[in-house]
Amino acid sequence: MKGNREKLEENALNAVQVGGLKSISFRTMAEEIGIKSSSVHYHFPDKSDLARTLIERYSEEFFRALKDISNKRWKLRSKIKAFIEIFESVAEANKLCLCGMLAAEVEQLDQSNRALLSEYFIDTEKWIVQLLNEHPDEIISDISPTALARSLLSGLEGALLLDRVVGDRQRLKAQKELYMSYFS
Amino acid sequence: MKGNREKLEENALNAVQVGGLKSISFRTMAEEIGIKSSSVHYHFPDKSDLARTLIERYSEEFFRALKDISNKRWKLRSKIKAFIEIFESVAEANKLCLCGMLAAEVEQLDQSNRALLSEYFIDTEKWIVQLLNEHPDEIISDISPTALARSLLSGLEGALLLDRVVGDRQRLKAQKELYMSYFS
DNA sequence: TAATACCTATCTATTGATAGAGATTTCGTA
DNA sequence: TACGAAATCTCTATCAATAGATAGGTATTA
Repeated sequence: MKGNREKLEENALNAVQVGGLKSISFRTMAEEIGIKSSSVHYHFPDKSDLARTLIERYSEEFFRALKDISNKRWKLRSKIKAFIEIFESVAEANKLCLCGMLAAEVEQLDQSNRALLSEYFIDTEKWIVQLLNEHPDEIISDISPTALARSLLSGLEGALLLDRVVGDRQRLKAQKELYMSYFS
Repeated sequence: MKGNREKLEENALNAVQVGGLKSISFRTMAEEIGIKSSSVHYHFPDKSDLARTLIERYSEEFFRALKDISNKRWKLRSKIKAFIEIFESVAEANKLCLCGMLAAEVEQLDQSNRALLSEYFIDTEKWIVQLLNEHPDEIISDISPTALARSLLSGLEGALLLDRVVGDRQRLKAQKELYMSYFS
């Protein structure tokens, strides 16, 4: 069975992806699983600690998924498609990427959490660049892999943000259309 | 000289673009210009009213700038460049687009403000589509104007978000490079 | 006098955080 | 195996700070 710490993490991760770090409180977290707020502080001394835990947990899972994609024996376009589909599954839950959401709240984060956020974006871009470099002959473009990686990631983060407000998936779809046209 | 209402709006707009709607309070707004929080409520009955004012103010100014671009006798690529440069000037101030920031906080907004946000994004996309349709011969791409407009806007919003965290302008630069390659 | 714009004073709710006391479980050692 | 200490987890109770919001009074100006 699932421990309370595990439940707290899962609920908080979801809630932050929906409403941001400022939208949750130790009390609401506690009430959702039927304990007291002081018990939540036992697991997460303060909000900074909670944020760190969530970023690390989210990043771990995310990069594990990226590794799974890299390891496949697929064409580049299939790998990029699988990458984009990670974001589509986030959109289906009416959420943002955790790090995209926290990026909006970056002014409320301490330096160490800002560094973790930055790392998440940089490492994701690096992963894309490496992917592109492994399939140089499947790229139909003069744009540098780095620029392609950077615009792809920020494009997907932005699409999540806007689609949720507009209430459709048109921007993610557009990004998919646009970036798939770069690969044979 | 500037009235207090004007000062409040300007300060709040800036503060929200930096830290989000939940980062400001009626008290902090009041203190910044040396009045009491109850006086702020005189101008803005509640936070929803304040948010509406800010979105309307920001949208007005933004679409005025877009109109100025449309009216120029420029090539398409110059107009797109000018459009992207609006976002660059936002990035220089270490801010987000107001509507991009509020998009992250959309769960905390009421229906009417959500509608205003959605309108901002949709209308901006429409403006880009119209621009593209006015210069069909200057587009080097098979991608539909609509998809191009949607991915450009969400790409720029995402770039603002990520660049601020990473602490450079590389994603905006990448978006610029990528999208400029679509126009002759 | 009526509208505008600000004030004092106050309320209720929520928040992050802490101290210190139980309860339960784990585990090394007699 | 039994015992006691230590670790783990939760509780009650309570702070101080911050928040949005309102009632009713005051000053200034049209």
